[in-house]
Amino acid sequence: MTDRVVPPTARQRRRPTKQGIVLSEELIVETAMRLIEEHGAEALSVRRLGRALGADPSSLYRYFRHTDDLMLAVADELIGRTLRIWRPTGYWRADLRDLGLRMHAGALAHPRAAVLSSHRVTGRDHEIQAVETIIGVLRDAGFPDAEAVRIYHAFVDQALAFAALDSASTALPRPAREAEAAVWRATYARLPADTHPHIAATARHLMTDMPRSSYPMALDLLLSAAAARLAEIRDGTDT
Amino acid sequence: MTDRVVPPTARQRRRPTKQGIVLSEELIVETAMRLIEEHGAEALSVRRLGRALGADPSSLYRYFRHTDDLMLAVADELIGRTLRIWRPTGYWRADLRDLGLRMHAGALAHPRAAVLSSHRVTGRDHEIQAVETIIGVLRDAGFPDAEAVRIYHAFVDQALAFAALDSASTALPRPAREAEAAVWRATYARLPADTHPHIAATARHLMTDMPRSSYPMALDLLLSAAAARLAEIRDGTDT
DNA sequence: ACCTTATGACAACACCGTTGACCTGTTAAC
DNA sequence: GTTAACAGGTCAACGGTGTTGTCATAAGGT
Repeated sequence: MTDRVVPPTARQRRRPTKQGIVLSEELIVETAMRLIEEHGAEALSVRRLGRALGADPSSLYRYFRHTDDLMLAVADELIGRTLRIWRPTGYWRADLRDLGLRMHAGALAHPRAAVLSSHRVTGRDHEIQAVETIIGVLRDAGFPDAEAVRIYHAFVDQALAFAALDSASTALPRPAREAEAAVWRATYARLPADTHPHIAATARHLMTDMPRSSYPMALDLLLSAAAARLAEIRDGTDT
Repeated sequence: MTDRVVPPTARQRRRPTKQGIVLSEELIVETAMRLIEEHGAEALSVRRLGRALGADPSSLYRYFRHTDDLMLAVADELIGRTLRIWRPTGYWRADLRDLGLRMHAGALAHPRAAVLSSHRVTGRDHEIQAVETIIGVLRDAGFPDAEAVRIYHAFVDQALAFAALDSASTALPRPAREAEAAVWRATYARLPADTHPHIAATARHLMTDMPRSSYPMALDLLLSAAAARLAEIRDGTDT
C-alpha cells in the first residue's frame, strides 16, 4: 500500500473496469443504496457491491477507506433525500412531526447508516443543512438556544435510534414474524390473572400494540413535552 | 445433522470437554456476558466463546440453535440483573426514570441483545416479570389499560434503542472519539453566521451537548409528557 | 457388561473486510 | 507523435466469521 486513500473530489484519469463501467463516488453510493433497499441492510458487503458494480471489491478502497466511510456517504445522501421532500409549513410541531416520521422511514432501510450518523460527524453538506434547518425551526418557535440544542439532539437521536431498532423487526422474514406473534399468544395471553394480574388485564392491548413500531407514540410524547416546556418559557418570559 | 437442536432443560450425560470443563447453558451465557463486558460487543464470536470455554465452537450449537438464540438468553439474563437491583419507591415517575436509566446502562454493554430483545419475544421468566412490573407501575399510577400499554411500549423501546445507539459511540476507541470532537470544532464551530445563523448562534451549546448521550433528556421528555396525559385523564374522570 | 445415544470434536463450506503487489490505460510534457 | 509517470483497476492472500455433516466416545440405564 503506497497511499491508496481517497483523492478528494477531482479525479482525473478514470479508467473503466474490466466490465466496462466507470466508477465514481456517486455511482458507488447509489449502487450501495439500491442493494440495501432491494435486499436488506445485511446483504451489503464490499464483495457483493463490487460484483454489482462490475468491479473488483478492492477497487472500492480507492474511494472509501473502509466500509464505515461508505456508510457515512450513504447516510449523508439519505439526509439529503429526506430534507428534499420535506416542506415546512411554519408550525414547528407539525413540521417536526412530519420530519421525524420521514427520517424514521428513510433510516428504516439503512440502519447501519443511521447508527453511524448518530455518533460520527460527517461534516458533509446535507448533514450541516439538516442541523441548521432543525435548530432553526426550534429557535424560530421560541426555544432558547441551550434548550433548542438539547431538544434537537433528543429529536434526531430518537428518530435514528428507533429506526435502527425497528429495522431489525421489519427485516425479519414473514414466517419468523408470525412465529413471534404466536409466542405472544401462546405465552402472554395465557398468563393467569392471579400470578400476573397486569399482563392478564392488558393482554388484548399488548397483542395489538406490540407488533407495531412505538416510534410515532414516542415522537408525539417528545413533541408534547417540548410544547409544554415552550409554554412555560413563554409564560415565564412574558409575565 | 440429526437433530442437533436444544434439548430443553433436563440434560443428562454431561460429558466434559477435552479441556475438562463441563458445559451448561448458564455457564455459556455467563462466559458470553463476561467476554462482551471485558472486550466489547463485537469481540464475541462463536469461535472466541468456544476458546474461552475450552470447547469446540460447534459444541455450542448443542445448546443454542444460532447466535441469536444465545443473545436472547443474554438479553433475558440482562433483564433479570437489571430488575434485581431496582427498588421501586411507589412514585411512578421516579421509579420509571430510575428503571429507564438502569436499563439503558445495562444494555449499553450488550447492544446486540438489546436490539434482539426489542423485537423478539423470549417468553422467558425475566422478560415476563419485567413486563408485569412495568405495566403494573403504570396501571397503579392511574393510566388506563390501553394507555399503559402504549407508554410501556414506548418506554422500553426508547431505553433499548438509545442503548443500542449510544453503545456504538462508547465502543469507539479514544483517539477516534477525539477526532470526532475535532471535526465538530473544525467544521461546525466555524460556519459563518450569514450562511448558517442558527448553527453559529448555538455552536457553543452544540459542542458541549453533542458528545453526550441524549437519552436522559429524551427519557425526561417522555415521562413528563406521560405525566401531563395522566393529569388530563384524572381531571377528565374526576370532574 | 453391554447398548444406546447424547454430546463433544473435527473438518469443511461459503462467506466476510482488508491490504500488498502488480499491471495498464490515461494523461501531460515534450 | 513519443514517452514517462502514476492513478486506479486487478489479483491473490491473510485471518477472520457462522454454520453443518460426520464421526467417536463416554455416560447412564438396563
